Amino acid sequence: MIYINQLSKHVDEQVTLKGWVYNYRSSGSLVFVEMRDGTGLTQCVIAKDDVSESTWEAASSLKQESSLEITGTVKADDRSIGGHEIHVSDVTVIQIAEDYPITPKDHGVEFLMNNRHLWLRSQRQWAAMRVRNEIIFAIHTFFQERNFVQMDSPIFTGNAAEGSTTLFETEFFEEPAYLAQTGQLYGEAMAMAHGLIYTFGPTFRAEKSKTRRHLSEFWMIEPEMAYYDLEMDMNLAEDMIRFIVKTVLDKRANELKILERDTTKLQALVDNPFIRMTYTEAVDILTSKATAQMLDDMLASRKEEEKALKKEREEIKKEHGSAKKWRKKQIEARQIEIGARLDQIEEDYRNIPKWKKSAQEFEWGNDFGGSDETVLTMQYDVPVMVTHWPAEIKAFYMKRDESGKHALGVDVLAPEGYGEIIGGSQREDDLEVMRERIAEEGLDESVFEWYLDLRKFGTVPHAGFGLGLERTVAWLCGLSHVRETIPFPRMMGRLTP
RNA sequence: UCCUCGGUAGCUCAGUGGCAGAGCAAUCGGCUGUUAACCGAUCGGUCGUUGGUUCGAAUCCAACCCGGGGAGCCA
Repeated sequence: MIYINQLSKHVDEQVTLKGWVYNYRSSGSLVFVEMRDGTGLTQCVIAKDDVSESTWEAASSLKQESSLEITGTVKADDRSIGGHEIHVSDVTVIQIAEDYPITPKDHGVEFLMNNRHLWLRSQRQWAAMRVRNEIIFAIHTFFQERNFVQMDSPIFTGNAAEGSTTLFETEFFEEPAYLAQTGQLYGEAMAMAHGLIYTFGPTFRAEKSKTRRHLSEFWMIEPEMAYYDLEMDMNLAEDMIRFIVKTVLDKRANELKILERDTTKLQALVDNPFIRMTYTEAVDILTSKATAQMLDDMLASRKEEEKALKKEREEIKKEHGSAKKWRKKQIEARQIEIGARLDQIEEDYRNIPKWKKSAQEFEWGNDFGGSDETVLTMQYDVPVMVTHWPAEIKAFYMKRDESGKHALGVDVLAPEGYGEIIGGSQREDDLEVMRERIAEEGLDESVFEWYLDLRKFGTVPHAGFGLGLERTVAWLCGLSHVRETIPFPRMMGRLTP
């Protein structure tokens, strides 16, 4: 069987392709079928004079997403999508599809999400899933090449690990149980057995969050390393991200092109070290005059853009009346684009002053809000790693520095406003300190007995982090919402399909 | 939970107190190089729901339902 992504090896040969009609156009005695087979798209040309009457009838009856087998000669052709086209000699229809709901025109989010099972067939979604696959494979490759052992943490747990987040409650043989929000504590136990481990699995958060960065069910990668301190942890995280990005740029250039991803932004972090700063330094940056100035400049540039767009809109509006039909369509499309951008600018007008206020009035000891992360990361082309957080706002298991004020934790913030993709830390390895921390948090020590055992029987310095897969996919694909980074997202109000 | 925007044909939207509209999809016809093809015709409506104001409501008011974006929280 020949697949579309191998066509370049079969130019001027006769091939048979099996797939689906992605789009269909006809012109009298010519039919153009944009065919997809899961590996890519190619255009098939069926000329009435070149085929039998029954084949012509079959070809004329095709509709979007009909399944079919096509036999024909592969021709190199720059006019055609993918650079090849098939001059068809025979068509076998498997099924003429019913009216396909997702047309090649615009659709709203709700409609597309209700048809997620079909939406996955669309180009952009297809490309995103290919990138997701490449990222998953790169992560396994990265760790396996470094002798990490992949191990699995349980999904049913008897208690909340960090105490803070809301968990999904379920029932485990008449006992209350929760769906795991992290495998980290188990990861620590496994690292004490194997030295270097990582988990790769689903995690669940029941927070009623409705934002572009949240899912109720998402996939997390959590390496845990014995005899690692915070700096080694950070080096590993940086190496891993760089490896993932490099791999995707190398192997999924075509998909990134379909997604219209600006890859210069990704290339920047392959070539340059990540920014590292302490929380205190980050706060200084947020409250600095330079940051205020940057936001003022941003506002000013939005105003100029708005002026230019409004001017353009006036000009093409005048042109519209006397324009030819195709130009009219072009103008109308551009007007929609301008309208959308103006709406965005309008929103920026409301947001930027808030961001500025939040950044300028930031007080040491608070956690960063979404806008603070954005303001911080927009100043760099590479991820920003923030360390030494106020101990009070971080989890009980994080080790503290000598002062006792700072947690040896690290958040890795992705560029371009994609937010936190990694949270990690060096873990507290002292039994007594850990007991104190559990008590301070008001947690029930008895449920942590096994966890405390790790500090009784050959405790060692160790560290780890958690990488959010979907946020990473969104960032590398340049997608604005994590719901497009997983085949069937689970989020507030979305349990089907 | 709170803030904010929205719900009109299968889809995307216009219509802001006076006859329910357009483009796409679908159906029929035309076209031998289309690229979200194009051209002509046909078909297509519980204007989210309930109640209210009005001679008259998609339009104004109230409550509720559903969805988008955001806050909190986080990967």
